Amino acid sequence: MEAPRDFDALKLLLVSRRADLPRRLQQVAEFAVAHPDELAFGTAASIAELASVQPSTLVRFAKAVGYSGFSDLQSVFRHRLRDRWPDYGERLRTLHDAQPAAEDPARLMFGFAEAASASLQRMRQTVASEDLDAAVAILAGAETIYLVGMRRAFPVAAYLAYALPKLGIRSLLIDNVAHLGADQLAHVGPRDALVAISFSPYTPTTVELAAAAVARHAPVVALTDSPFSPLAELATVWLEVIEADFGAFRSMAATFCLAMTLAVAVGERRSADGAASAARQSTVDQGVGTKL
Amino acid sequence: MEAPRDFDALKLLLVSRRADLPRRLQQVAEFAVAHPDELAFGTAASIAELASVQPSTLVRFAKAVGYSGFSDLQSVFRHRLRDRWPDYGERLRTLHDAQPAAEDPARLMFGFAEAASASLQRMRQTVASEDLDAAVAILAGAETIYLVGMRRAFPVAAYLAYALPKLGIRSLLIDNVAHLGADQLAHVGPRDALVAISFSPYTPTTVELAAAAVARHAPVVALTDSPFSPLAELATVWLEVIEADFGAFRSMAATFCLAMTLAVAVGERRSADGAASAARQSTVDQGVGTKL
DNA sequence: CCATGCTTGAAACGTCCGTTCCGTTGAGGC
DNA sequence: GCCTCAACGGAACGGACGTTTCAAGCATGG
Repeated sequence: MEAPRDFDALKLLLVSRRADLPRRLQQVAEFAVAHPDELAFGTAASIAELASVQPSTLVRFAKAVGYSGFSDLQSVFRHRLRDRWPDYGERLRTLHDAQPAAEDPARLMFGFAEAASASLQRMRQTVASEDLDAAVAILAGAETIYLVGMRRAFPVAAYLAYALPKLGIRSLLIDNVAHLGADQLAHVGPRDALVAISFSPYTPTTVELAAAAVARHAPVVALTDSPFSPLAELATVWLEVIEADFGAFRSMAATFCLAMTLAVAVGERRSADGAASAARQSTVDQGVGTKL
Repeated sequence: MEAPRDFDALKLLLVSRRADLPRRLQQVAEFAVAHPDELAFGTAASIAELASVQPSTLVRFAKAVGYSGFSDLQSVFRHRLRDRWPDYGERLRTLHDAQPAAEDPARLMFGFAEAASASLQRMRQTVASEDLDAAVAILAGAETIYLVGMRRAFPVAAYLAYALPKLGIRSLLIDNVAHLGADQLAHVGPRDALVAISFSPYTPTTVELAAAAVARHAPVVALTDSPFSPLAELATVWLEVIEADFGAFRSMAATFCLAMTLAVAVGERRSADGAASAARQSTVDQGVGTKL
């Protein structure tokens, strides 16, 4: 039968033949492609559990694809790991040696990745955990969390609008559709909170909306990039995120990271505060279900 | 006892303590340093034969160096292979295993930062520059770039909707407001292109909209997380981004990075193609003005 | 509605693995 | 030359592994 001897060929085969496979075998195929490292190191039992199938299904799968058994299949994944060493360094070197003309998309990608990593690194050192705690405290106490971010900051606000409800937290994205921003924010009050996100050059709308919230005595948590940001003086608590840039483009990695942190921390704080509700599972420890 | 947890430390230990060791144990030490891959994958019996010792000697060796047994020693060699991008996998795991009460926001932030870094690192290795080139070519040739991303993927699409116009590229965000997605996409054609972004579990709307674009003969560039993604079979070109997760939360760093790369690369390609227009300054090299 | 064939879950099987135990070997001290 | 003790080889053990088997589940076609 077929039985490809290297990982890439196997991957191709799985993709092309996936439709013909039974349900559980598809499940294995997907897991194998998504977690090749597990296949290399795990035992049949451990892999089966991670993929939510029976060990016997793994053997069936291996045979269906043409191998003599699970062990035979596994050897392909092991060889992949052995042979993959010189990869990354090699690529970097050729990229460096290439023309400095940033024409090459791969080169751009490396640059942006570099910038993102630098941003993350910096954030770890600069964000004070007291500020973080203060921000979490405010948001955990809020009835509704209003979210404002325009232009470049909008994706961050949009992400929070996606994540917070998943954590059982009431939130409202001020997207300013049809210029209705002020109206969307009309009912904010002292028992709510506003998350405002803006970076230089600060979108006036964001600042105005934050000011409006302050006027209505709502606490404001700001994510911004400088102590001189207009948001910094308005905000009850503000967190400084400085993103590195590559050429004219700033990373967003650190900001997103902070946003995720805030969301999850608030979720955990609430379930800790609010709930003597049985032994509640911690959000970060929950299983392999849908990721947020 | 001592028992170093990573390969480099073990190597150092072996070199320094080799003289003190009994003859057969020296033999094992030399073999281990010379053939680490064998140690990672082989069985005690197979390794023993290659090193010309008894299996029991391997166990003795492991205990002499401070491990609880051969298996314990072997895990060090396995982790070495697994962490081709050394730190992250392991560090993430230990962060996970640390007290599940990840109550501390700072701890959460570190976890998310690790996940983001791991995602970026992984992306550098897995995204093929040919695919990237192909995607850029398609988008550079498009009259209008339509952008689709729902739920978790929406922030990415929203970011592109912000960045592309700044680069002089006509784009249209299909945000599906009022369920008008299909209508927003109504005029897409062969001369346009669609960027579709979706991750497991794939939002049906995104897949449907991509299918609609294909039906109208528009090329589709997909950002997704598996060859088995419904977007992968629909797309003209698809790019695989696998994000690491921390607990139930997936990073978005790599996806954003790719999105930025696509945007800028398309911008550059266009100005290179379209313009004998004087010595035009490259986008990434431009000065310290407003960052995108 | 039943018969058929494939898929699936669970348990049983036999093998090979890592480990332990014990007898033998060889070198150094008295 | 004998005693002591660490080093070593080899066999035996218990456990975990991959594999096989079998019966139940399920949809399909007659």
